[in-house]
Amino acid sequence: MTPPGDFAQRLLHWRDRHGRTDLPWQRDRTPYRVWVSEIMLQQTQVAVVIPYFERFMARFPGLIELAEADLEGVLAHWSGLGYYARARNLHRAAREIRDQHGGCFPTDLAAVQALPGIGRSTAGAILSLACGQRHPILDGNVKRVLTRHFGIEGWPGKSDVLARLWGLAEGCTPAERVGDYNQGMMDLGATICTRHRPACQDCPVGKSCLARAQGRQSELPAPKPPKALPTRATLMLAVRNADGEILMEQRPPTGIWGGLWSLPEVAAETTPEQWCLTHFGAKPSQVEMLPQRRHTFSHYRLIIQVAALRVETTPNAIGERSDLRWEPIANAQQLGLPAPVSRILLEILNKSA
DNA sequence: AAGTCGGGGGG
DNA sequence: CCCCCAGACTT
Repeated sequence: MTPPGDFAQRLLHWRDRHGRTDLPWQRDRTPYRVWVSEIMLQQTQVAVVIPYFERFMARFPGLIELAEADLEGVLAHWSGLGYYARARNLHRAAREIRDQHGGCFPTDLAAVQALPGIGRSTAGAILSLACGQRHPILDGNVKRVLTRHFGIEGWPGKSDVLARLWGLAEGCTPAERVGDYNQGMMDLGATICTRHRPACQDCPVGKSCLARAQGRQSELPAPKPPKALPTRATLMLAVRNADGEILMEQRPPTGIWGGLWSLPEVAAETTPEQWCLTHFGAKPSQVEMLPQRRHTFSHYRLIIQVAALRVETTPNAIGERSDLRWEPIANAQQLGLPAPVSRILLEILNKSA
């Protein structure tokens, strides 16, 4: 299982000719920019990240601006990207760096990995890409390249398989040009050693690839063992008043959509009329049940039922609850919204216009 | 070791 | 419809 001695050299030579050099975070490769890009790119495809990265950098050009910002604004710039704990951790880490590292991004691997939201692979990526330090990375691209090249069996999410992959990643990493090597491995996985129909004839390390030799490219890496998705249901209330405002509710800081603004949710057994009686002391003047919609997460399927309500009175409890707010419908898109809620509000806005 | 945490791309 | 993507964190 020892890597061929010229593995890294072949990869570096290929990257010099065919690697990606025009991605936004590849110009002005400061630790801050590389860090933000690596966090956004966790479990998220490059093409999706690019516009988010540009908007984020325009608003938070440096670490200090991010640390000084409030979490709400950071979440608003993350809205639609998913995995919102990434944004919360990014914001927390920026303040840690400001307060405990003198505002300078740490250059010690253990110190970087100790920051919230940064694990071993992301720490290695930042320090190799931005600082040239010799650390391996193990993202989805590298896992795919290594499992195929060395014929590693088993799902890479299993700890023993993962440990073997880290050993291979370490063993393949060259002493020089580590940033280019790591970037080259990701380039290779993204453009040649793709999930479907890899372009093995163009691969710089194809001659020593075990999966290619055995024609097993489609079998490696082994897929995640399937499990049945549970289904949950929720009833969201789109409560509008006579001033063209809609009632928004901020979600708890942790859990699904943590810290984002959403629509008030009630248990599926509760009727909108009951909810209005409790919160407004009066029944709604209109109730319209919108068509059900479904939203699928990695671990469950959510059936969303929206009740569109109109009320003529002011809720008697809103003054005591900072997590409830009347918002002009047209302004709601400026808040940090979950993607399905954003679509619901756009639909309501279009229908009323 | 398994579960939690989003949303979209592409087959 | 499906699985996967520049993973990390909690239990």
